[in-house]
Amino acid sequence: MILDFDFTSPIPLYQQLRNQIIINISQGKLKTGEKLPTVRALADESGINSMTVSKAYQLLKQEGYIITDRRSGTVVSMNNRTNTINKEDEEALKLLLSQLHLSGMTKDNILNITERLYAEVVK
Amino acid sequence: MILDFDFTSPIPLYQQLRNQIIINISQGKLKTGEKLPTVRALADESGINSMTVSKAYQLLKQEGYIITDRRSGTVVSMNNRTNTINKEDEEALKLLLSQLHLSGMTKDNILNITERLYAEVVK
Amino acid sequence: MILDFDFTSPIPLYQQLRNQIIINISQGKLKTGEKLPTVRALADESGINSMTVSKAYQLLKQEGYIITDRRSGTVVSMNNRTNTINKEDEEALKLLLSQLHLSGMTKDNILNITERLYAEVVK
Amino acid sequence: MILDFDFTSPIPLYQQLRNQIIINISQGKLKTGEKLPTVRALADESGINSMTVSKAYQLLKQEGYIITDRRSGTVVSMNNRTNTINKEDEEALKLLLSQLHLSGMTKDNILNITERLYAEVVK
DNA sequence: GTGGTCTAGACCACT
DNA sequence: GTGGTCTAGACCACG
Repeated sequence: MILDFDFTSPIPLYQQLRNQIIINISQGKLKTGEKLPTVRALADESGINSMTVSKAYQLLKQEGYIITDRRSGTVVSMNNRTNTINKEDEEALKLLLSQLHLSGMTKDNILNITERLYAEVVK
Repeated sequence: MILDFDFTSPIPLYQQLRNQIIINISQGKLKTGEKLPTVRALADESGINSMTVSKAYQLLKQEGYIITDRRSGTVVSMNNRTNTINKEDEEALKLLLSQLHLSGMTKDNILNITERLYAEVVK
Repeated sequence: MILDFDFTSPIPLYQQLRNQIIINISQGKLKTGEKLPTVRALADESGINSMTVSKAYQLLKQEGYIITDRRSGTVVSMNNRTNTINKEDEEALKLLLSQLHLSGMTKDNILNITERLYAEVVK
Repeated sequence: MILDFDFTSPIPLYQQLRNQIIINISQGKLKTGEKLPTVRALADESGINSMTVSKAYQLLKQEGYIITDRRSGTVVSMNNRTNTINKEDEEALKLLLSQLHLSGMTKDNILNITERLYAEVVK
């Protein structure tokens, strides 16, 4: 798993980490049952404070993407298959679609890009 | 224009306001050239401090969605037609698609929802 | 004299007007003793409020660029030949030179542009 | 870094601060990568409200002169080397040159002063 | 009446 | 301890 942080971004580091892990799971680079690095290891590798890494892991746990298994450490679990879109994601998607529309893109153009990005993220 | 704020959300109020104005423009409820409420009027209506409203307007100005004409106040301008998706939006969309995929939704399901939300937001 | 205003600029309209008149005098498009349009005429032409035009004229009067002559109206006078640079202009020039330097331009480049702009403005 | 404000000036305090920081960077008193004082420290030192200082920092950030690294605070970055003069600076310089010309200064005199001020500001 | 500026003081999120 | 957010309330410059 390759991680890459923007320390100048307005997005908090723990969220950047969470986001990247989610994308990695989606892309199959991290598979269900697979172990994630320990908090400490990931902190050392990436130059991020371990408190920050811990916060990201807690968030992912809470959202059901990972669990902490007593024997094998932190593993991908995917314990959150709702098969539906939640309200926040729906709002975020509406906002994105509005922005793309207002940038002048056509409906077809937007849907094509959505398909392209979907393919990048589901392999 | 109907505005509705979540005072408990982690999203800053000025961003919530910005987002809602963008969606309103996209939906055609605010048309190019149309005047927005004055900073103070909007502040009074919504119960938000005028500095916070002002910050939202400045952000929208900077992003090219609105301009302030020294004679006639603040109007919708759409001075930012790039016809392309920028990097941040692309990242945000990838993350959303990952999350939807991991929630168990099929590709078709995701694309259908995208089309439905697009229709809600472009009228 | 061609005037052109940016109603969305942070620079007040009366200052934009003042600045343009000064450049026109410098370029010789308005000569010493020559009459300026009446406040009303200029206001009508340019779509600017006459109070605003009046304010620009007052400023120019105060700075010695023009005088109001009882018989001939407002004329260019140039009653302010100090032969020196004042403190504000010096500060403004230092700031500009800093900005140009920090944009990566070389000394020669900056001096060349200064000469070019001087030629544009003194004819 | 020595700061000095004119509380009676029409130039907003946050701009005065921005301007002085730019000159300090240009003069090498603040070097690329060097940390700036925290918002609060600068506010305390200078007697200016921290919101006002924050506004100056945000402006400098937006213009690419500084960045805030989430780990190490605010540092000089110079992420805006265009190697060219932008339109606003060009207009401002033309106006300044007009004013100097109309004050009776010769071309040589003006160019000499430009060189002198350049030397003050680039060390 | 409009937006812009500024302050004092409070609270929060992030590292 | 850092920057970011928010408020209430005041004043000013502009048109």
